[in-house]
Amino acid sequence: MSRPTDLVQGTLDLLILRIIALEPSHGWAIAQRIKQMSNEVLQVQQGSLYPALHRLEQNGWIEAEWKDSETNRRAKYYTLTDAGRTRLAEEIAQWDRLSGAINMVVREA
Amino acid sequence: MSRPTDLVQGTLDLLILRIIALEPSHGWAIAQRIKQMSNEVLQVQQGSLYPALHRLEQNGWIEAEWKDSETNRRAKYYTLTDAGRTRLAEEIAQWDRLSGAINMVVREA
DNA sequence: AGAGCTGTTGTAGATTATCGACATATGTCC
DNA sequence: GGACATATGTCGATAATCTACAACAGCTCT
Repeated sequence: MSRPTDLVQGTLDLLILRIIALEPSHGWAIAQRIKQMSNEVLQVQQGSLYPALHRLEQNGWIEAEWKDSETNRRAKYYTLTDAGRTRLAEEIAQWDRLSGAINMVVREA
Repeated sequence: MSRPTDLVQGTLDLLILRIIALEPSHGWAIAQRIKQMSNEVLQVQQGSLYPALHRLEQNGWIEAEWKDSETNRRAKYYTLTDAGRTRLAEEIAQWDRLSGAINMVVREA
């Protein structure tokens, strides 16, 4: 955490999967949603977003479909696969484990 | 968080500063302490540990002094500087901000 | 018709943190 | 003398994210 980053490294997949689990949507909207739900704290740059989505798709955790967005432009809508749902649960468990462990070190007497 | 890592990327400085703040000690002992306080969840590899210590020292956040360890071997004991104490507070604040934000996304309805 | 803004997807290169593997030395115990 | 735990360190690889760029499509205003 040398310089204020926009994300905690390694948590982007978790965030994206979580947002899609709440409601399937397209990349740009996912980034917006993360920002909004985190109270403007978390910001996903495009250079991180799209590679991450392709990565998740290649792993079979999400699936894409071209549709028209609310603003009438073409957009790729992503939905979770079954494997993706499993993966999300794992990511959450991992996050709880690690962040909990850090909090122990930071807060323990 | 693709593959189970031993750390959350970006939190190593925080962990090290925190341990030294609790009690000045040498590198190897710091790694042990992190592992033990985190219930074996967090593991710092030597390839991460020593570069991190040198980084922190160069930034003026910690200072080194050669002494004999409890087991009678030469060891570099690190202590926090004033700047290091300030830095630790910043790191904690940053961690709380970011981890809190992630929890919002993960846990929000 | 054109300018400019917002939405939308994408890629390339640089940066940086951590890891894995290796190298080296010393004190203790058998 | 040998094995083992303690202790510090470096090097190269890997992977995640960022910055900066490119492109295009609707919408609105003039």
